[in-house]
Amino acid sequence: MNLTAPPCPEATAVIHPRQAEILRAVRQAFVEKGFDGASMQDLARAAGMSVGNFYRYFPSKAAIIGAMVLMDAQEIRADFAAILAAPSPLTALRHGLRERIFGADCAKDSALWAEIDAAARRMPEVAEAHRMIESEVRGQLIAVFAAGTGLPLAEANRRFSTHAAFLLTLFKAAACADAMLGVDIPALRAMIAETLDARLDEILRHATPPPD
Amino acid sequence: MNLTAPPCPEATAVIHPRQAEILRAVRQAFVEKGFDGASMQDLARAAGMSVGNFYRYFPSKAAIIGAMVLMDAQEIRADFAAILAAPSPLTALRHGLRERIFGADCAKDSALWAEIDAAARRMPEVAEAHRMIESEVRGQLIAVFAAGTGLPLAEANRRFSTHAAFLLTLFKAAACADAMLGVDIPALRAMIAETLDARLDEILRHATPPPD
DNA sequence: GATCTGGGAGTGAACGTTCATTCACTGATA
DNA sequence: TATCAGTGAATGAACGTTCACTCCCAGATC
Repeated sequence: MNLTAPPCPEATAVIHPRQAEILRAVRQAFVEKGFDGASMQDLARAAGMSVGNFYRYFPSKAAIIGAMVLMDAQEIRADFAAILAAPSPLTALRHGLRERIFGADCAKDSALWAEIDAAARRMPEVAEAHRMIESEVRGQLIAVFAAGTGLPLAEANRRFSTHAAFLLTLFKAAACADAMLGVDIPALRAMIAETLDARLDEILRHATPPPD
Repeated sequence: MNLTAPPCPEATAVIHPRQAEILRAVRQAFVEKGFDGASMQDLARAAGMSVGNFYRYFPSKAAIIGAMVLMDAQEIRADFAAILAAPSPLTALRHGLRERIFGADCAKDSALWAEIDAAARRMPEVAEAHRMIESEVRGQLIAVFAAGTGLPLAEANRRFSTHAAFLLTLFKAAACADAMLGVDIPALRAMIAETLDARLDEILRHATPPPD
């Protein structure tokens, strides 16, 4: 397997509409079989086209994977833009996290999260996209904390960078929790959400003006 | 890749000493390259033997992987046996969790945890072993909670099964946290440990006789 | 309107590589 | 001598990628 494909475009890169269409189509194949387990033939079936045609749009299989992860990064960026534009960003964040934790998409995304985590250690394209997503999310969380507490960004970073990392860690754990058999999943998710809330309350206590 | 190898022996199965030696040797190859990415030739190099010799000890590559995960399960079982035999099981559990979270092995195991999580969805041998480990850990945690609170096992299960699942989830998250770049890892681990402690304190408040 | 041409999307067999597994063979030991 | 541990080339399958080819469409030309 060739892992030396050219690097991925940045998350700001324009993904061609046909590329995006292809990526949406192949996602489920990756969910079911993993990155290595899904062959180009599997992907071709999922996308309803021939294997050779992929190479008009992506230079390699690894690049397909990297682009798909980047497309996720762009969605997450849009989500945070909405949260930061809300009248009360911390409340919007709470709401958004709960929706994600309790929503149907949490279960659907867990396989892919696990696969991305594992693959980031062995595929440069995934490693780069993964690093970018996590760095982006933490940065955005800190921006929300700054907006929610009225602190300058640098001060919010100093005080809450560990909180940001913790929230991301816990959120990822929530995404994987549904894979546990014999567990009351709603109760587990509720406990996770409660833990997230406690940390957000802790942050809110740092607010300089009255909390938003 | 053939995924139809015979199922793994149970965690109570005797792992031949030579098998155990081989499994210890190949572990690092799996850590570095992942289950799919590590070829039989890579494993052979790591074990210092020829590729054909593996098949004297394991029926397939998948069986090697499954056995390695099961060997982990046996270690975890032994760890819990020691905790349950301690004069104060809950304190011993706290201590054990902290050692794991702050110890050097946490970083070393994270790649493998991620790989096992991802692989459990696509390799029957790993899925079975993974299911067994998680079920075992949760059961053992509940046994520790029962011992620590003086409650009957069935009652401890009723009250704390979600706590057990939460602790396992958070512990796994801690194992993966060190892969985050640009994060103060010790501070993050401390926050995770603090969260675990809070949940254990919560459990301790259910003690019927004075807490141990 | 009919025909030609160029460009783009799509095809799938062929290709070279890599893979996990097999098996005839070797060497050491009791 | 028999048994067991070990060997590594051969094997067939699977893989990602390439490439000669096809078809379609739009625009240009007659």
